[in-house]
Amino acid sequence: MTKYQSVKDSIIKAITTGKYKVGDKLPTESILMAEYDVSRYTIRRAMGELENDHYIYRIQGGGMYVDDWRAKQIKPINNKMIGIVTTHLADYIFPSIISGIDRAVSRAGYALLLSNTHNDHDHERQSLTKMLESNVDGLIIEPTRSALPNPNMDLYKTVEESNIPTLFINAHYPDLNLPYVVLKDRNIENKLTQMLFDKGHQSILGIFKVDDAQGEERMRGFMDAYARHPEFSYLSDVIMYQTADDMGKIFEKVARRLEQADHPTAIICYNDALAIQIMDVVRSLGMKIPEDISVVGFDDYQLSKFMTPGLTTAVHPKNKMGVDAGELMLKMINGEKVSSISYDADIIERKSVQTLASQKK
Amino acid sequence: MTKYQSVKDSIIKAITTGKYKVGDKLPTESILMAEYDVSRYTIRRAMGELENDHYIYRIQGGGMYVDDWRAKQIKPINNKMIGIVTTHLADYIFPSIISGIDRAVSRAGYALLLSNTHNDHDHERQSLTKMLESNVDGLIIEPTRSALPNPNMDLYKTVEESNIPTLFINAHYPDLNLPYVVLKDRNIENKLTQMLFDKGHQSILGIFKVDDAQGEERMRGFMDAYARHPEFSYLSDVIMYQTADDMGKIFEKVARRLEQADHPTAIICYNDALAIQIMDVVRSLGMKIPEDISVVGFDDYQLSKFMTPGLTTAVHPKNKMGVDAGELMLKMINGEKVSSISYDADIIERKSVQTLASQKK
DNA sequence: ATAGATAATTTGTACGGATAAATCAATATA
DNA sequence: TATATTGATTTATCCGTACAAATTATCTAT
Repeated sequence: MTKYQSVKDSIIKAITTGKYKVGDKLPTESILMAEYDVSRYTIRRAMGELENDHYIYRIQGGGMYVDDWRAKQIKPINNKMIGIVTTHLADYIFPSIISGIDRAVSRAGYALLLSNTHNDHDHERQSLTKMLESNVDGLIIEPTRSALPNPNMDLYKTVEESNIPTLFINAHYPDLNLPYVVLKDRNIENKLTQMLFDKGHQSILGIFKVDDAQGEERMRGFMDAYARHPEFSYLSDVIMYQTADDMGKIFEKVARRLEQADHPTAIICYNDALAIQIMDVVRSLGMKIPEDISVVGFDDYQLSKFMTPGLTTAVHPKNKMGVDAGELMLKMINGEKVSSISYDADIIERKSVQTLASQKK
Repeated sequence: MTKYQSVKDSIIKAITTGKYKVGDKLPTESILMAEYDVSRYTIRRAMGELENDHYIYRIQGGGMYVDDWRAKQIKPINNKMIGIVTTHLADYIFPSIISGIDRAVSRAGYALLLSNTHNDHDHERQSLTKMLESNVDGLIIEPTRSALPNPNMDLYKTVEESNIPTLFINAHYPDLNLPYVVLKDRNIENKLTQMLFDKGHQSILGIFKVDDAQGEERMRGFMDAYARHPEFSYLSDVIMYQTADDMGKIFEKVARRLEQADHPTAIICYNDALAIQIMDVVRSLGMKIPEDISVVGFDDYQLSKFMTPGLTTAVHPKNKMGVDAGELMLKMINGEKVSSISYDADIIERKSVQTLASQKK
């Protein structure tokens, strides 16, 4: 233990125990020299380090004062954080996903840093920048408008090169060689459509959001199903929309389709959130679900079973997706190699789909 | 410009321009003394500061070497973050609150660092420690088991003294002089109880969680209402429970109360989540809601209106609470003085409450 | 040729002294 | 009363010196 160190320790103790309070003037160098019986060098060396550590500040000619050491003490220690960038935060299926991630990673002591893109590329850029600056230990990202060319691809490349463990959920960019956890949207929508065929529906209107990969895939699945039935594939009908569209106009368009004499017997929707709105549109035309028209959603939103009639849909494994993503992330942080996950999904049949008379035996 | 500073600058330049590369040995002190024609003190002072700034490292007896200054130069930039500590993350009313906070603070460029206490004091301690270490710019906290003595009060005191803007939601600790955004739980529960009185109910069972301040306040409100009616206050009945309790046993207790001949005509529940479970208990006894027994909740959970019958409840202004908390937080970060907010709440009457025959005219 | 002891080199701690620059309080001046 | 001056106090910079402690190079004995 050197002299300047014991002087330093002694004064730190006096400060932390409150003998010298924040703002107090400390004894002058000469007094300290006498007090500790050391040379001026030793005192200055000790006080210099204290100044470096923000315990004190010095004013030439003025004196030495106790600094606000409590505030400045907080060292930006690398805290365990996992960044999550999603298109929405607290709506729809996201609470379940985030809760699942939290369950998996909180066991290992990680907190979640959330940022919301509002499905907008500018916001996405801000979010990613923030995550990179925040020194997160891992990143779980839901791509924003993933079916469109992404202007933030440069940032994604930076992320990829930064060696921050990163994985995608719900959708992913094939350009990036990063793991992902997604649904087999195309397959599942195919199954949903086939289910309608089985119940005698041949004229089906599909309404799909086409600016994200999920919507695109689901639309492909819808078309795949028709492709297997060339005999009535001419009866298929599709309305596409994007995030920025005025939904009122989309609903107008749907209404016009339904008012025609040869209107579709079923509507298959991008997701449950849309389906619930479409049900309102249908009812506003005086049509009954499922007697006049059947409606199908996707995701099994929490409220879907409480609709009247209950909405037939495919079960998005929200919570499981979160937990799996969290566990994959921990493995990646741990340096292990991981592989992507694609879920199949069960269909839940409720009352919003009618079996057509011609099919009833 | 002092001598040691010009020495320092000169060597920094030599390092950053690549004259000395990472790992290179620097000239000895004696050589530098001759080179710059200064005393050893001046060289040592300059090199000492370079060591502090991670440009070089020194080995006693060995020499001075260029440090990996590029890597250590990147300072963990203090990114704009607001920490949120809640008892739950993605269930019940919390998504709405968090979404509201996000809406308010994301405009100012803040991201949310979430941590979940699972309503447990040990987790709460971890969460608070994490927040303090993470250099958050502000803290929004929902107290954990706020009606009990809090073993983490020392940490809360540290938080208070740390000058990190902090505010509480849903409940608060009177010991801490920090702003809060809460419901007038006592008042509102009082109104709910009075509403039941008005509909002819005099024998009401209240079921309250008593380890958090909200539950305690709501129970007080229930009792306040009875206190105004001494003529039938003997008919009041209360069951209390805590987070850790086995809810099966609580439901058993409730069932036994309901099986008695003079069972209550209404049950008033701590919140909607409990009320929904209680509705199941009631039905499992073969009793009908509201014909045999009325049920009242609190919070207006998203699913409550879809129950059959729809649950009568008080409207927790979840999203507004989040937005207000976020805006208060921004003001606090901005150094403005803020004052706490207490909300009144409207009652939503659905079908789970029966007007008793004796009251019908 | 290798291991161990020794010497030289290099950085770390410490002292004393000297001057410069900023601050502060008392005094003198307008 | 307000302002300017002065001198004392206090920290900042800088020099020279000495010895300690660690490392590195050299020498010596086996």
